[in-house]
Amino acid sequence: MDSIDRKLLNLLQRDASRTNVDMASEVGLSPSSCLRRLQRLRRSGVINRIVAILNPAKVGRVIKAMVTVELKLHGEEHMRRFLKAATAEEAVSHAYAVTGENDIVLMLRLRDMEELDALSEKLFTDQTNVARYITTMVIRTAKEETAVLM
Amino acid sequence: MDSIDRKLLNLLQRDASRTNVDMASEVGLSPSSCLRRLQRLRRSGVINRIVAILNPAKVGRVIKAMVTVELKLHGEEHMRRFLKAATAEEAVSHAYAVTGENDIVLMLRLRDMEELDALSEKLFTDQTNVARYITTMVIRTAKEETAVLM
DNA sequence: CACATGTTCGCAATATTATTGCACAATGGG
DNA sequence: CCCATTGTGCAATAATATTGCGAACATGTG
Repeated sequence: MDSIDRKLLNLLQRDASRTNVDMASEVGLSPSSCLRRLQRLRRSGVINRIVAILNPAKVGRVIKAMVTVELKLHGEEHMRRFLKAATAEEAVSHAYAVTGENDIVLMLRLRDMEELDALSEKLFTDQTNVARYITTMVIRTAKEETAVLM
Repeated sequence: MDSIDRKLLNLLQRDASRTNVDMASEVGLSPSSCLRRLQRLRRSGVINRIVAILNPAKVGRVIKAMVTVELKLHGEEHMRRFLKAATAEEAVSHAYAVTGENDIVLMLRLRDMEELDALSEKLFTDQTNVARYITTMVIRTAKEETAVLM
């Protein structure tokens, strides 16, 4: 992992649709050599995957919300059970176990308020071991970055 | 935007490194026809961009945290100024203006606690108009999904 | 320093893929 | 029913990815 690898990773995180030939010339390598680095980075697991990032507003997921959850029973098994149910929901984009007053933080991407209503009823009830939950609506998205600069 | 487009978008969100030829056969189209759909989806802005998702742990960003921020002065201009400063930080992966007790929620990806210390001192001071902030550490990441299923 | 070992490199040949023009089929108003 | 629009497949071409190979380079050892 040298400076050329880091350059390539930064390029890929910004735009992975570029051709190998193109990136090779930018980092000053021959296409073959550059390709072998890319293959190595993928095999080694530094590059998890290559994905398309859609415009959520153009595919009907316009509402974002954050939910902080406190469980009634805090044991590892209860935690795991709740997280399993939450992550199974496609409206749940992020799910974290956290320190502090709350046990879990979820980020949601929703089509409309009805979906929030239905999901809340499904995930945050007595049956799911939830003592308290607070829903916070996102008014403005100032940054959403998948890249990790190096 | 028909059912084939949606299929393509779901494929691309899971793995955008697949070849056009490959995806064409999966959705039952000729490569040329499939390619023209992909080009259209990109030009129309439904596909924002194609990016590489790295393994944060393998590039030294192992700590995640969430920070909720309440500003002292709540005007639009103050909000904008704080968000500008926050989004400029590469440790800040997500930044949202939100409803409720707090004004802003940030997600952080950090190398170590020193970086959290330095960033907190830089972003959450009197000079930056912060009345109160609460830092919550992420213990476990149960889900982080860029895809928006359709 | 000389040498052995392993890694990375560029070149060139080949395979695979992307891209485009064109004619034809499907679709949806008027 | 006809026309205009859009989408489709085919085929030719251009661009790109992929691999073998020998040379350059770095590294560690006697």
